[in-house]
Amino acid sequence: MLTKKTRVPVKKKAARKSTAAPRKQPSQERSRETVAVILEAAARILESRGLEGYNTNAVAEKAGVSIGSLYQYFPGKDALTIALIVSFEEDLLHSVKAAVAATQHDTLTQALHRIVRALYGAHIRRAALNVVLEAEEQRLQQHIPENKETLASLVTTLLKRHRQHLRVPLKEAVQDTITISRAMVDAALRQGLSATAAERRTVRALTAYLFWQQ
Amino acid sequence: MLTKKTRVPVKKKAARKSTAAPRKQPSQERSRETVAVILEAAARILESRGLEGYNTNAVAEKAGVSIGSLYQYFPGKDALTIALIVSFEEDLLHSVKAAVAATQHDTLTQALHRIVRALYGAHIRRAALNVVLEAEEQRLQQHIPENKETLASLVTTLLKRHRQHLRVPLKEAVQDTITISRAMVDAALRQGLSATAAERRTVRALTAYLFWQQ
Amino acid sequence: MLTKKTRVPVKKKAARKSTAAPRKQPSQERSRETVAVILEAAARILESRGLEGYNTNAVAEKAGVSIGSLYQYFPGKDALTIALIVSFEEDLLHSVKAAVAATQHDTLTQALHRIVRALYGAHIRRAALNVVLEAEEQRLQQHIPENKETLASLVTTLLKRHRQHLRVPLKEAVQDTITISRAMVDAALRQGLSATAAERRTVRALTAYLFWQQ
Amino acid sequence: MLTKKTRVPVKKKAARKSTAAPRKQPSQERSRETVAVILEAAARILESRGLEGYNTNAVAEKAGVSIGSLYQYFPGKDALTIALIVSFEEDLLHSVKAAVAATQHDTLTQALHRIVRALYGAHIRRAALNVVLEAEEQRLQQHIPENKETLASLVTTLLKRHRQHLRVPLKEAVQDTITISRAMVDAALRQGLSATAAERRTVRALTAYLFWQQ
DNA sequence: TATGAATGAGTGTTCATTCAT
DNA sequence: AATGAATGAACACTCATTCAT
Repeated sequence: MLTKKTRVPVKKKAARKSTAAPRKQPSQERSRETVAVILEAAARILESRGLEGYNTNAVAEKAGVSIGSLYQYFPGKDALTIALIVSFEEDLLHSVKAAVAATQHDTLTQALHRIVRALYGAHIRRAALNVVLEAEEQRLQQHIPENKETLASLVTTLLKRHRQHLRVPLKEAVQDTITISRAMVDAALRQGLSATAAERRTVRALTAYLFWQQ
Repeated sequence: MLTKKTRVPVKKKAARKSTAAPRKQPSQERSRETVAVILEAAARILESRGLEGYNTNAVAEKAGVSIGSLYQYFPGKDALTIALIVSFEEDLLHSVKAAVAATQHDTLTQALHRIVRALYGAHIRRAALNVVLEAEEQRLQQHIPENKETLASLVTTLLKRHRQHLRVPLKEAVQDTITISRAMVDAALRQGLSATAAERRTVRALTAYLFWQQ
Repeated sequence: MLTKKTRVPVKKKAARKSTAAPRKQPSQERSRETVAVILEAAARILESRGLEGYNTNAVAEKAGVSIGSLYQYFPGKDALTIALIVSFEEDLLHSVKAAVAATQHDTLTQALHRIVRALYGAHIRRAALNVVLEAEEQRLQQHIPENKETLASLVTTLLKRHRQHLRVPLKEAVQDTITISRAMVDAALRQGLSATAAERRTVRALTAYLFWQQ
Repeated sequence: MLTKKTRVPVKKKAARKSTAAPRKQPSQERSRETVAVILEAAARILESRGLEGYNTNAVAEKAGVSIGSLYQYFPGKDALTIALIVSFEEDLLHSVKAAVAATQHDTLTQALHRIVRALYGAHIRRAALNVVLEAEEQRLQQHIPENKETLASLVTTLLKRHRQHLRVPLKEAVQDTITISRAMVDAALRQGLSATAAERRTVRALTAYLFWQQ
C-alpha cells in the first residue's frame, strides 16, 4: 500500500526558499499514481539499502521518474520519509481499528490477542522497512501529524470497556500498553521470533500488566 | 583532440586500509586526556545539535583539538560514535552490576526496584544523548563488541536466584525483562515522567510479567 | 563519565557503491560538451601544473563547471585520468592506423618512417601532457581497457607484409618495435630533439633491429 | 645496499620554513645506521604498497624510528625518495663500471653482453622498487644530482674503444644506447621475460643499432 | 638527539535541491 | 508537467610537517 497523499514539508537548515507550503495536490489520476510509485520506490530502497543508500536521486531513479518530478510532489527528502511513516501509521491504525471493532464481545485477553496480532501483522508486512522508519520517526517526530493519539484513543476505547478489571489507572494503562506492545513486537522482529511465540509473549506481558494485583 | 567520449570505470580506492584495527593506544597522559576531551565534545554536540550537527570537524573544534588529532585516536566517525555507545554501556552495566550485587537478600521485587533505579539513573544522566545514541546503536550493531550479553547475564543471575517464583521460562524471562525495562525507561524519558513514577510503573510491569499466573 | 578508554574498530564505509559502473552517458548535446570541457581542463592542468596540481576541484574550476558536474560524468579522479589516457591512445591509434594503411606499397623502411612520424606527431601535439599521463598509465594499467593490443596488432599487420626481410621472430619483432619506438620518441621529447632528428634516429634503430644480420 | 648518504632538499609548495639546507650529516655510527634503516623501510614500503602507501609516517613506523627522527635526517619526503633513487643509481653505476672495466679486451658485442647483464642484474634485484622509482625520477629530475652523465660517460668510454666499427656519431650512439637498453630492460621486467631472453634481445637491438649499415 | 602528539591545509566525494528547457 | 543537467555547501579523511618535552 504505502500510497497515501500526505505532503509534509520539512527543511533541514535555513531553507533556501520557503518550502514550507505543501506542494501541488495531485488532482489527476496520473499524478496520484506518480506519488504512489515514488513512495513504493522509497520504501524498497529503504528496505534493501537502509538509510545509507536512501537518497532522493536513487529514489527517483528507482521510481522511474525524474528527480524534478519527485520534488514536484515532495518538497524535500524528509517530506518523503514522513509520507512513508504516515502511510505506515495509517496502515497500522487501520488494522488496529478493525481489531478493536471486532472485539466488542471478547474478553480483554481475547481482545488483546486480536490487537497484538494486528500490530504484529502490520509490522511484519514490511519488517525491514519499519525498523528503519522507526529510527527516522524519532528525528522527525515534531513534523509528523498526530495520529499517535489515535492509537492511544483506540486503546482507550478498548480498555474502557474492561475498566472494572484493570488494576491500573486508565491513562497509565493506555500508555504502558502501547509502550510494551511496541517494544515486544520490535524485539520479536529483531530476534526473528515466530509469529505465535511473539504473540503469546506479548499478550502475556500485557495481561499480566493490566490484571496483576500485588 | 583530447575530447573523446570514453567513460571508464575505476573502483574507489579499494577499501583503503581496513580501518578495522584500533588506532594508537593513548599511552601517555596527554593522549588519554585528548581522547577524553574528544569524547566529551562528541557527547555534547550530540546532545545539543543531534545527529544532524554531529560531524567530525565540529567535534574536533568543540574539543579544541585539530581534526587530525581526532583521527589519530578514532579511525573514523563511526568509531567515535561506537566509543560513545560502549562508554555508555559500560556505565550502564556498571550501575546494574552494582545493583544486582547489592540485591543478594532482597525479594525479587525489591531487587527489581534497585535495578530499574540503576537503569533509569544511567539513562537520565544524559537523557538526550542516550536517545540519540540508541538510534545509532542499531545501525552500528554489528560493530559493537558484545556486552549486551553481559546485561543479559546479569539479569540471568538475578532471576535465577528467584527461579521458584517465576511463571515463565528463564530465557524468555530474561529477554522480556530487558525489553520491557528498556522500553519503559525510554518512554518515561520521552514523556518526561518523574523518576519515582517511572520507577513504579516499570517495576509494576516487570513484577506482573514475572509473577503473573493466568 | 563518558570518558572511557575504548578504542573501537569500524571499517570505512565498506566500499561504497562500486564505482565500477560507468556514470551517466551524456546523451544530450549539453552533456557531451560538458564532458569535453572537463577533459580539456584536466589536460591543461596536467600540462601546466603536473600531477602535483591535478585535483578534481581545480579541474572543475578551470572547466568552469561545478565539482558536482564533474562527478556526474566521472565516478572519480582516476576515471578522469583514465579517460584522458584512453583519449590519447585512441588519438595515437588513429594516427598509426592511418599511417599503416597508407603504407601498402612502401618498403618497410618507408613504412617505418611514416609510422614513426605518426607516433611522434601524436606525442608532440601535447608533449607535456603525455609525459605525465605515461607515469599515471602504469598505476592505472589494470583499469584501462585494452587497446594496446591494437597497437601491437597494427604493427603485426605491417611487419607481416615484410616478413621475408625480418631477421627476428615476428612476435619479438612486434614487441621490440613498440618498445624501441616508444623509448626513442620519449627520449626525443625529453631531450627536445627536432622532429627530423628524432625521426631519423628512431627509424634507424628500428630498421637496424629488424634487418640486421649477425 | 640502498644506504647512501645523500641529503637532498625538496619542498612542495612554498616551504613552511626554508628546509633548503641539508640536514645534519650523520657523523656517528648510530646515525648512519638509522639512515640506512629508514631507507630500507622506505624501499620495502614502496615495493609492497607502491606510491599509494608510501608516506613518511608509514616509513618511520616500519623503520622503527619516530617520525621526528626521520625528519632529522631527511628534510622532507621527496628528499627521502631522492636518496632512494640516488642509491639505486649508484648501485647501477657501480655494476656498470665494473662491467666496463672487465671489458677491456672484449669485442663490442661481448662488452655489450656484460653491460646489459649488469643493467638487468641491478634492476632485477629490486624490480618492483625500481619500476616505482622510475616514475618518481621524472618528477624529481631537476633535484637529482647528475650522475646520469656518469652512465653516459661510462658508455662513452666503452664506445670510444670501438669507434672504428660504429656507424653512428658517438654522441648519438651513447644516448641511444642508453635509451634502448633502459627501455628493453624495463619491458623485459614488465613482461616477465627470462634473464637470458631479455639479455639476448637487448644486445641484439644494441648491436644492430650500432653496427648496421644501410 | 629522540620522541610522538598535534596540526591543519588540502582533497575527494556525496547528495539535496534548483531551474532552464 | 516533466526532465535531468547543474549546483555547491558540507563532510570525511589524509599526511607532510612541526615542536614541546
